[in-house]
Amino acid sequence: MASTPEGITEFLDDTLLFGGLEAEVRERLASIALPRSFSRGELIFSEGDPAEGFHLVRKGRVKVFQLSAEGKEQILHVLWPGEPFGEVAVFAGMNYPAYSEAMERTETLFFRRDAFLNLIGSDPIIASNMLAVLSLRLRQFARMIENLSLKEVPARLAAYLLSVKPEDRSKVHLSISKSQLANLLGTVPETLSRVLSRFQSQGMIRVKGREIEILDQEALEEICG
Amino acid sequence: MASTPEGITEFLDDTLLFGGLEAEVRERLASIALPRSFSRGELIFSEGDPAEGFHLVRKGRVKVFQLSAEGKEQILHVLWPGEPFGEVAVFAGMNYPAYSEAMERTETLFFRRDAFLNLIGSDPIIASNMLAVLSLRLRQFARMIENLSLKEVPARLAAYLLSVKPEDRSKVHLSISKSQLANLLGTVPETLSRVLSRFQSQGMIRVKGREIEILDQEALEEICG
DNA sequence: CGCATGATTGACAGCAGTCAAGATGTGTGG
DNA sequence: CCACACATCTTGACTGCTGTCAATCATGCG
Repeated sequence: MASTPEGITEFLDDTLLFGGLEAEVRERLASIALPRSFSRGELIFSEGDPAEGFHLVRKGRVKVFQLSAEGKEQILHVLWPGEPFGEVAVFAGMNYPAYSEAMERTETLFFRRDAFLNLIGSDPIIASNMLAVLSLRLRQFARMIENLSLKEVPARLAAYLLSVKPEDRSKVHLSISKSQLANLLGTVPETLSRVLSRFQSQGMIRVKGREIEILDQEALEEICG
Repeated sequence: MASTPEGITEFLDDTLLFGGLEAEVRERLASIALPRSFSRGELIFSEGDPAEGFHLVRKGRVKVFQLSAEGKEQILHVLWPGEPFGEVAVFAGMNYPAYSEAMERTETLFFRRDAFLNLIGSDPIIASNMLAVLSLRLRQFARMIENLSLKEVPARLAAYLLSVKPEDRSKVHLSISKSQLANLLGTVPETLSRVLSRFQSQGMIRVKGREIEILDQEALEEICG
């Protein structure tokens, strides 16, 4: 079909949300998917914008965040290829509850609410997958709330480092800048910088730019409680 | 049917989750619902418990919360009759991600995961309603994260007061104790007490036990940003 | 009436945010 | 290849919110 760009159905099958669907359904999904692209730093939607659908990241990275009255941002999550965002607005409320911005050159597929809701009726697996995705997000959010209210910055940092640490290696590569990491952890760059250097002076980690080497995993686990 | 206690189907129709279903489906839901009851202060499930299903509050009130290493609790939400909890564990992961406790004498209906997942396939409305419920929760959590990371305690309190304020009246009745409210707002009773008395001395509210009268709504709105 | 729970108040300390300046790193254009 | 502009990161000094500890006071229930 001329209206479905190359490789969309294959891409969809690789995602958690649309994996394992029957070919015919995937074909229909592809036919309602609208390709969009954004340049680095471009705002995709703002809090309060009327929501006509949701996005699926195809290439690049997107951050979803909230802004305080003073302009400080709190990152809710960073989305990678294969992950959806803005989907909450499809099922509840008419407006996006947060901001989203492309962190680099990004391509997405946009699904219009009405077209998508139609499709969801045709294959219960879609709804089921979406339930799983939303449930995972709720878990992430719950953990975030726990970290913000019950843990101090060092504990949040330790938890983050351990969560992104590969199983077998001790080297961690930060996929976002330290400023952005600070916003994700609910703090400011200055504080993050101080904690990082304290960890380093205590011999728990070694920091070189965006590369962080875990030297004492047990100490980090101790700190994060 | 002998196995479905009185009034269950009627009760289900009043809930957001199971309202608007066909009578036959509601009948089947009622037939797999297991009535349970808990006394005040009783733990319903703990973080990490294997999750075999979820609850729907029938009478009473339940709090869902997390505990820090030092024993401080952060309330994620307080559930009233008609609201489900523990449902996230049905769709993602095998364990409950938090604690839940009856705040007073409470009765619930328990739905076993496998039986419920079977039913969900038979009526897409159930999945659709569940998506709406999860989406609403995600919005609540996102707002909670915003409040915790971007607002100070006075702003969180102001936001809470305004959120529970009835449209037409200025009297607010706290449905939970001030200690519990402190935990919900991510602070401690001492701090909450201080902020309440400061608001009062500034003439913004009047506090009498659990009754709080909003005297200057605009000032509160100003504070919550 | 007495105990248990919750609420308040005071004194104190410390984590972390703000402001400001300097250092480091990165990318671009000459 | 270098130099400059810009963003990011780091460091220092300082302030203040808020948590902790402790004691007192109110409330409600048996």
